Amino acid sequence: MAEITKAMGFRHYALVHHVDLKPAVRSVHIVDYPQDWVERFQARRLYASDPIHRASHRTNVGFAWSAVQSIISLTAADRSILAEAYEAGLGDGFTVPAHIPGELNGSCSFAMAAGEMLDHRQLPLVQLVGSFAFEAARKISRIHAPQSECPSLTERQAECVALVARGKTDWEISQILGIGQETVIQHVKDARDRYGVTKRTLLAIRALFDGQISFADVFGR
Amino acid sequence: MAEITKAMGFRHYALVHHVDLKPAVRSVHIVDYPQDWVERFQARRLYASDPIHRASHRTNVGFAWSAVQSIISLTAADRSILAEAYEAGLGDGFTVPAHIPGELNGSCSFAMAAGEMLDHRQLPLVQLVGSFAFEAARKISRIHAPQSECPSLTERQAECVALVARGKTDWEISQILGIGQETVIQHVKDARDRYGVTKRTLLAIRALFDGQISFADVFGR
DNA sequence: TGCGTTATCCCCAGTTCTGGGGAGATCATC
DNA sequence: GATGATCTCCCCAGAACTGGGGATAACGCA
Repeated sequence: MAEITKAMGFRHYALVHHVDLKPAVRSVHIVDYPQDWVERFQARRLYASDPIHRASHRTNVGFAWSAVQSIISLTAADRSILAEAYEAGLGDGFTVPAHIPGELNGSCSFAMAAGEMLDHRQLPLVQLVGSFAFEAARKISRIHAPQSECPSLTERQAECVALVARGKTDWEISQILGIGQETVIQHVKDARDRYGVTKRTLLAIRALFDGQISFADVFGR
Repeated sequence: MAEITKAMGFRHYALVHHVDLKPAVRSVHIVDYPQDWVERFQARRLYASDPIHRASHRTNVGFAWSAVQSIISLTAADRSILAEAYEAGLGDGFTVPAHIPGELNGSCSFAMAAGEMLDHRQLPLVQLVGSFAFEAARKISRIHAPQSECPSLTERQAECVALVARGKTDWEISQILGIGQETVIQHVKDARDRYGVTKRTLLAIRALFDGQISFADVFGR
């Protein structure tokens, strides 16, 4: 990572899983950012709210940090985070998202020093390097941590959760699936148990987040 | 797609969301595969069980079809599906997965005619083309999608919805925001009205979908 | 053959949500 | 000065959900 970062003309890199919920998980975390910024980032738990991370959750290909507002709208807090990163020595950069259903979201970023100009023609190269770097890191980390910590639902449970996400009541779900209401209640109960949540709303959102169901399941057809 | 497929030396391409049937709402479906195979694929609903699709759900970078068993283990049924595709005229190919949290899984594939040899050194190029093609298609499909009126929530309503999405009860939300429970009930009620939904679960998901709240609001901090 | 998983169904008590109906205060805008 | 939007609070009845406790049957796997 250090070598290719330098070869591509960048100063810093970060190859990371966006760990928010599951701190115990063994995840990819290979970072060469200004120490100052890394510490502040962790202290303030920005992995979830950092605008670059957020933007990387809404796209399939890499993007320049300076163009992040074309992906998400920036709040005042976002702008101050970006300004703070700049102060800490991080200039413009590219982030390549890396998402796999049921796994932690991640990304691979390359950054210039503050003040340096980014060459936008490099995006394709960065896209390639970022994707393959992430995949390599993921494979290595999987060798060391074969355990999957992401709960999976049975087919029936997933069907029920998808309908829960559509705002259906248990009775309505029972009619749609042609089974008893008690059965639906049980499936939803089991699904909640697997995720360790107590509310169907959070169940639906967690299932959405890690790909057990998709927005298409909710809005489709 | 046709041009670049030819330019890269391939015969067939498929740029698709892995949707469980007919092209769903806002889903991408651009295919130039042998007609015979497309029909069989749809008739037998292989979207979910097709080994190439399944493998694409477990990786971040593209792979050659002939190397699919390095990603997933193939059942007898899988092998017969692959053999059938070959019979229909599909030779070896590359598939580049495309995943975005909360959206339909998708992929971009390029294939040779049956019998032709795949040049494995092309994987990086295919990876790039596939990723950017998918992103482009995704953006276009969004533009053409009937822009559903996007209700906006007041600040207080959005705060309440974000906490609803976290699975909090109205009472818990009232404690967090330091207001009365009745007020929270009212805000949630108003937010439901704006979206025209009757369940807080669907409210939370709709708000997530059009960016009124984000996954970071749900899992962060 | 036994064990685990899944899917199906049932009961009950207590909590939470939903859908009606209100009202008063502030603030900006017209 | 009126009007609309927002935020705050209140009451109530009925529906829906949650968290316990059960049960049976089918299936694959060891």
